[in-house]
Amino acid sequence: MNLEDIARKAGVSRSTVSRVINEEPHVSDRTRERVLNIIQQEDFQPNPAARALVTRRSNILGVAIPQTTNVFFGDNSYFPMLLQGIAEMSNNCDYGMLLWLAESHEIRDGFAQRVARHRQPDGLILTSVIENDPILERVLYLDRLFVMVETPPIEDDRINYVTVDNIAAEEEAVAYLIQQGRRRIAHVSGQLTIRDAADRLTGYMNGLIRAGLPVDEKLIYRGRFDRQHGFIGTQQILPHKPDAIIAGGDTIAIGVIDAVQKAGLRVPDDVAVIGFDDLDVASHSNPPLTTIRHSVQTVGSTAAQLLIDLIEGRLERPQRIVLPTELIVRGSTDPNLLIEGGVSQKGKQS
Amino acid sequence: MNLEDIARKAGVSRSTVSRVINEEPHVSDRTRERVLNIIQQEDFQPNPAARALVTRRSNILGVAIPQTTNVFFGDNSYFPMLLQGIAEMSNNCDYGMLLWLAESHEIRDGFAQRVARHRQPDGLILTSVIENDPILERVLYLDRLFVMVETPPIEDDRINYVTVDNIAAEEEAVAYLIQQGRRRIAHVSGQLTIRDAADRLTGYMNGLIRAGLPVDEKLIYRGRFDRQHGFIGTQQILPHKPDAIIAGGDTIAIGVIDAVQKAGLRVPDDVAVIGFDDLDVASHSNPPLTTIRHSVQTVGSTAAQLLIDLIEGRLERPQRIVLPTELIVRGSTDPNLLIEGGVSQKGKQS
DNA sequence: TTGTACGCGTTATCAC
DNA sequence: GTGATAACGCGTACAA
Repeated sequence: MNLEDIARKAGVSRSTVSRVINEEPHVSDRTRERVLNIIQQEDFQPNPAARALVTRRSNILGVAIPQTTNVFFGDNSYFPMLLQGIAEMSNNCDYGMLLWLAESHEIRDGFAQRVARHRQPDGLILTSVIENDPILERVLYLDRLFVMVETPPIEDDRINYVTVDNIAAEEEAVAYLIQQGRRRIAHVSGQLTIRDAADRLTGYMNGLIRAGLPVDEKLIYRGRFDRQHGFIGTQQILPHKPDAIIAGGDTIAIGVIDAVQKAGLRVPDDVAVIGFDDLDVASHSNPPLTTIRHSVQTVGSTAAQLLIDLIEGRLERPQRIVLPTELIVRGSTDPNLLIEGGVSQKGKQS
Repeated sequence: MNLEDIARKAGVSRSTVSRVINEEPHVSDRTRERVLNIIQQEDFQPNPAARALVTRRSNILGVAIPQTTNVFFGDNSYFPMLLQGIAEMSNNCDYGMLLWLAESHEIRDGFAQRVARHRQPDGLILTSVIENDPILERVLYLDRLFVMVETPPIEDDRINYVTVDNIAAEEEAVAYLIQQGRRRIAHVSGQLTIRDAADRLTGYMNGLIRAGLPVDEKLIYRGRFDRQHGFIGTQQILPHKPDAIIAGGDTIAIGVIDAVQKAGLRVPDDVAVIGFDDLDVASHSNPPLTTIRHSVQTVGSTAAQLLIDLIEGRLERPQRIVLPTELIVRGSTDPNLLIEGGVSQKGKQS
């Protein structure tokens, strides 16, 4: 079943059917209605390959997730949330979402090849790009249209991105902790090859400096975005008596809390903990985690929106979008917010 | 840059280039090499739309995830693992993966429309299909090629699926608990509209009957696949003095453990807990969760493999694949496995 | 407002 | 072993 068939049944020419489908103006209402009826009745959908061949557009967005397995499907809900945001916008704009996941032990270069060479998608959304990432080099070299999620590792006029103001957010977190009376504030970062992790560390340092506090290397652990590194990093930091630990991400923060508690210390009384992202785990942890919320879903949908606008020529590159963050205060920094849980806990013990 | 351009540079005809690209036999080695060189040098990839138009194949698999937002990106790593499995096989076979996620409050019928009408993919992988699911009706009506993950809600000769033997697995779990001396075994299920949940409940009942134990409705809670329902269900069951609770999934089990412990009871001493899936959370819970492992990733890759075989005509439908399960015993049922954690716990309290 | 004719880049079917 | 040539189904300039 194709345009020709529909045209025959409606007693018009193929072009008219095409015009109706593409909602072009110069078709009489009577004809339009007749054609639409047949289309509906036959449940007709134009052949996407034929359409793509002539329009040079597939209406597909590519999404590349180069993280190794455990980060993607482990205790981390970052990528699923991002995908949900992208999917939402794709649906609204009638785009499909083609997904590439790196395999567990795939070399980064092979993944870059796979993604960049596929010509199907009209544009790409790249996540977790690192310094000297071959995928970035390839898409730039092939001059493909793309949008990065997170801040890019290099400045380049051809790079569009959507990110949050990591530096300002961490500065705010430090200021908040100081105002709460904390002075020995530590930081456990994600892998610094990812720009967001580096920016958060920078923001942390800025915050200290701005408050006239020293930056103590012993209170800094450069780790990775997972629970385990949060745990290990905290174990290394605890001997130096921190009274607060800022984690580069919520997943890290869960490991931090775990390590603090396993060391026989209390959160937040002895050590306050702040995360980043406001993932699902943040509100479910014990105590609930103070964190910096930035809607990962909004980042995803914004990136998709931006990419579609670029594809359809409504915007010129480079586009740089910085979304706002918000400090969400919960029990891991403020004992007053623990009243409910705390009472029942104490009640049980006594 | 297209076939014609390559042909000109190589001094051959378009057809020959096509033959080289598609690895057809009747090309002389010299010509082949010359053409391959040019292709590599120009970094040429054939236009997928043109190819799809004539072969009637896009080399794309569609994956539909109709769950509401929170189930997908909440504390549940089931879908990411499944995707990873599908992606792995897709990559190996040179297929792309087109993903549809239902939006948070999208009506099921709208989602079914979106998925079934898109003609891009050569075949579909359907997850979480429920009874009377419009998506199932639609793909059957449109006679689309698809593979279901999980056992289908109805018997139909056109339905291919990959699943695990839920019934046998739960029977084994019950037998194990009985052998451990448990007698009042309860069950908290996922939504029974999903066949897997229903089968697990059936397996639980079978296990009891087989052992000559009564099936007590008071020890059964029909819930949903999330932590919250595990918690609530357990609260309803606890007054009836269970000594073991089998959860329909690991996420549910986490809620179960939480409720048991909040009620002042010990796991596993007072109440043993068994999950299903062996998700990441299972080994990280406290105590670590005894669970029924079935490799979600393998289910995904098997489904993709099966679908590709069907697409390429190597298999006839219906294909029904049942993958094995394995009972993983951890601390939530066996106190002996708690020595390490248990000691430190007790050490702290005394 | 509608119809005609051509081109998009590839594969498939013939000849040679 | 290689090269013309006809599809595939659609969009679109141009003619009517």
